[in-house]
Amino acid sequence: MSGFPDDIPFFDEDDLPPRQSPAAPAQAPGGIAARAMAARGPQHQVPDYLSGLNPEQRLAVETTEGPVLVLAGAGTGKTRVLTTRIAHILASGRAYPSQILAVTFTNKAAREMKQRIGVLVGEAVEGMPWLGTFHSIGVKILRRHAELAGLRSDFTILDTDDVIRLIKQLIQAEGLDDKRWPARQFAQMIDGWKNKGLGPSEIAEGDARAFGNGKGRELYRAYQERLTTLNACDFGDLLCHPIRIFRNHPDVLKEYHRRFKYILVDEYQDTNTAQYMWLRLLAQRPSADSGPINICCVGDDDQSIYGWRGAEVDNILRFDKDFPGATVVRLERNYRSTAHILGAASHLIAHNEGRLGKTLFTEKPNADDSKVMVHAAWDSEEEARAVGEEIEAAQRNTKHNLNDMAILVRASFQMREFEDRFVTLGLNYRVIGGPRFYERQEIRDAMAYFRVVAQGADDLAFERIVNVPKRGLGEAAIRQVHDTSRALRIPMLEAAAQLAESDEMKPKPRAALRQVAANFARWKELLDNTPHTELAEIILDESGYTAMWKNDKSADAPTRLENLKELIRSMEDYESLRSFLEHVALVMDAEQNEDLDAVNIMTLHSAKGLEFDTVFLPGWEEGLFPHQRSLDEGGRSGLEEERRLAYVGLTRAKKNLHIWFTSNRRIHGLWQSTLPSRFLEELPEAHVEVAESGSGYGGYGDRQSGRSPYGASRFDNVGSSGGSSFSNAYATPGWQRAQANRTEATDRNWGSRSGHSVERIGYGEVDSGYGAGRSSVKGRTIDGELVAKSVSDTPSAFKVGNRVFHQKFGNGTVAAIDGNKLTIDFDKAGQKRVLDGFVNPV
DNA sequence: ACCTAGGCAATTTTT
DNA sequence: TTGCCTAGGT
Repeated sequence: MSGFPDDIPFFDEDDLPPRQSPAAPAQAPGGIAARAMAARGPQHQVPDYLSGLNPEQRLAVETTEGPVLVLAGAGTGKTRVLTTRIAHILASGRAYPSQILAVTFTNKAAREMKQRIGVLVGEAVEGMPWLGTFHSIGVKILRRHAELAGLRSDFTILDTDDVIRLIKQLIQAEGLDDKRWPARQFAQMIDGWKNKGLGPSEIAEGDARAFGNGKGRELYRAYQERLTTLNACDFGDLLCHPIRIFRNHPDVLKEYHRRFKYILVDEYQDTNTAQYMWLRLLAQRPSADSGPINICCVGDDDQSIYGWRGAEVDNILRFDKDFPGATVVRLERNYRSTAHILGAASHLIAHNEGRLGKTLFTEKPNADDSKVMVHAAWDSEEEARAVGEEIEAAQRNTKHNLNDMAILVRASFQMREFEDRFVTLGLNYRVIGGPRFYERQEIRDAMAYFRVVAQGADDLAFERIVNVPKRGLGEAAIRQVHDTSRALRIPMLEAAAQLAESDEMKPKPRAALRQVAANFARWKELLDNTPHTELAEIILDESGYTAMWKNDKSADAPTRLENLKELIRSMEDYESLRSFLEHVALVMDAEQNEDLDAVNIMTLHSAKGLEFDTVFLPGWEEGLFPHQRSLDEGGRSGLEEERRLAYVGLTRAKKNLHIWFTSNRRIHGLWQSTLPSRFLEELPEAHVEVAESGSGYGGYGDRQSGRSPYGASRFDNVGSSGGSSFSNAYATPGWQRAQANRTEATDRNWGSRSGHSVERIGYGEVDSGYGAGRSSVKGRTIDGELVAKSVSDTPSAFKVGNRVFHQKFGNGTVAAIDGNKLTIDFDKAGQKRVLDGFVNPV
């Protein structure tokens, strides 16, 4: 066994507290639970940690035995239920902390849970060794039984970067063209297979054939073999290996069955098939072994937004079939948002099919609350400017903290414009979920050095840094090391040491290799008797890595040196080099500075689970949100996932919610005309107000009529009192102009109005350019379902020198033509590149 | 062995 | 438009 510092020995059955019936909790056993019990006071029937719960929450907490599914809508106290439930299990003496398995998806969620249980139960959470992410718990299990997966317990965890480099080598080794068969793509395929728990021999023939001239299966197999020789595994293996171990070694599984009396799962709607299998194996013990399956899954099907990375909403939808007799608790009382915000969100999400169905409600009166505001902007620049102004106004007039405001975007490229704007305004902002500390080049390089010292078989790390800093070891030299390593079946580091002593190599690289090998040998000796931070400094120093950046004159060199210092500093928090490496592999994020008052900017995805007083949702345009690519790849279910994403966005807001859309947006350098998102039409008029923006729409011909070209919107009487028509809901001039714009754009792209005879075909009909490649593949979609795809390579009708008019830029002269892309010298706006569909001849 | 210009592709992200 | 990667040059 591995003997890791946090390794907790298994209890024997005798050590366990007596099983108690939920109805009559007996005397708590000693230790933690007793302290928690004491906290509730002797005479009260209801412990105070339960008293603040509403009836549903309380049911979810107190139904400790048997399978429980908690459908927790946004802002209904999900985490509270989860943490209180654990506290309750502990306090009532049902289990020791080490007998509870509690899994989350993110480290952040795990941290928060630990902290909140700590508050409830006292400082005793240290004793909850099995509260963590799927992956961190997976590592823990795998370290214990590594040999059953063909690994040593000091195996390395590879990150995506390592994996891609490794796969690239394998593709080349197979004699395949690595341009035609990109490693990144295959890495994604492997990831997909592992998400489903499939090994090389279990994947579908078709999938296996689809890559690398039919060599997909061989490649996958070679990949796994390579991982084994490297004594390494990827993220997927952290789940797949334990699954296989559990399946093949019932005795091992039985140990865990005996150990875990209670299982809790957070964000159940995000579980993929592998995680589901893992949970089933742990939860479904043979009945002879123990009592009921005490599994409690908490989730919200309406917030399932990770289908694209393998999450199966179906897991939550069929929970009661998997666990017959499950208690299902719905949490629908929302404590976060105003009635307007909830009304808008509920109405929107009601357009999805296949939901378990929840209706959020609040008891807050809505008299003073403002409605959800929908704003129109001319282009993304104006959008950023206007949002900036609103933020400043809120800060001035209502002394609103910037920390309480957030801008949630669909795609990260949208962030730039806001950042630019805020920089010029001098407005503090922070980007959440941007590039991460441990992903920086200098940090990865340093880590690669450490990895080789800690685990000499880590060839990927070795290869990364053999020639960093430059030591004159080029492709030829590295190939030689590689070949020797293969031939003798030894790690590259060892191969390098041997080559350095033989005369198979030219003198220069040979000397360099000898130096490298000698260094690593020396560092390795220091590993056990030198404080690890000190060792780290020695390594970076003696390897010449620090010197490399000191000699670098580029602008970011000082920052990199600073980052390296920060890296060493952060190592102090860990006991050993090894535990530090593990932390970094699993916890890629670094803490954010919360002290500064700053506006938060992030994607909708990373906003899940957060809340803000004021939320801005820019970019609600067809093609961007819902994203064209989701529609193309996911069809109807893709659209529904986008809608859930919109729902997540709406429900982040506590008090104020502002949605924006623009008429023009620059995508990949091209200006394109855009249409308001269909999601806007799915908002209920009762809770929404269309704001008139000052500058918004001007400058081009007025279209009369707010008539929707597609007939009445299909939703507007869902749940609202009257059968009010679409045009009533958005009868303001700005909206009408937006509609007019939509009509115009539609006409522009499809030539004539006659195509509109088909019922409501207008949705997403326009090729907005997203996802349409250079060859201009136009996708026609109805409600997200792809109905037709056609390639149009029609050369542009324009000629160089033609005078044209563009909505945004005015008059200009065509300067160059590239397919359907025109370069135009505008009289006022200068030279721009636009799609030919967006200009008209003058 | 190292450096630099053009080609190419561009959601969402955790671990 | 930007950023990344690769090929081809020095």
